[in-house]
Amino acid sequence: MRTLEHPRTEDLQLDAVLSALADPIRRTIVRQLADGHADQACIAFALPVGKSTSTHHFRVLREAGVIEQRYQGTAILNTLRDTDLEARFPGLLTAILAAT
Amino acid sequence: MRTLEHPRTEDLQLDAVLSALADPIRRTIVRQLADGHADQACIAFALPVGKSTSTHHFRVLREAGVIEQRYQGTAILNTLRDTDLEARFPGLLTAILAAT
DNA sequence: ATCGTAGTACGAAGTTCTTCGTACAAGCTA
DNA sequence: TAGCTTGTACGAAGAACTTCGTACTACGAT
Repeated sequence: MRTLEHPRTEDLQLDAVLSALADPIRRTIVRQLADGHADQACIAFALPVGKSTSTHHFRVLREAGVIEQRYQGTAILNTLRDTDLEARFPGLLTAILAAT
Repeated sequence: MRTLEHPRTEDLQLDAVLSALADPIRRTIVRQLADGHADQACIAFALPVGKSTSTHHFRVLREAGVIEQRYQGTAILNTLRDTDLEARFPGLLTAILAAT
């Protein structure tokens, strides 16, 4: 079983989170996850970029601690780490989602 | 009298604001302005970078609409546009300042 | 076992960002 | 006027970011 590295909640860095969310493509992903579409595979996002670029953006979000990724077969299910983000940076994700 | 361009409140872009605030040096500036030290000249910030780099960072903040800059003699007085930011992106600046 | 699907690794290209130094402009002060 | 202070313009170097294509791995289905 393949596993993916995720930062712990207490290790989340504001720099990384803001940089990750400053990109419109990555905010598209977060927006879609926040709109109740949890546990979606990467391919379900129909991003306007190639496959390897898509991988890159999901990785940035995961390494910043914005999303959680776990394998299910060959696919990866993505989930927004909204609870963790709220605990570490109260109000931040809410404000950014509201502004999008 | 020299003047400086500022985006209008309704034209503030989330992309630009988040990118501007994703940089630690620029957050230092914002933090200091938020801590009641309004109307400070650029030189008062003692940033760990050269003079022209400092100019660059203040310009990024101004063009994103995060700060207001106006000339007073040869100096520039900097003010946080907290009211404008709150109007356009409610809770965003507050959350970022709280997390810093 | 073979094939298809979902995503990764790697290298490359092009762009943008950060930083710097030097030379310069604008305004105050003596 | 001459000199000082504050910040800008410009060019350059290096780092980081975004994007891509191709080859690859892992897993499931046929």
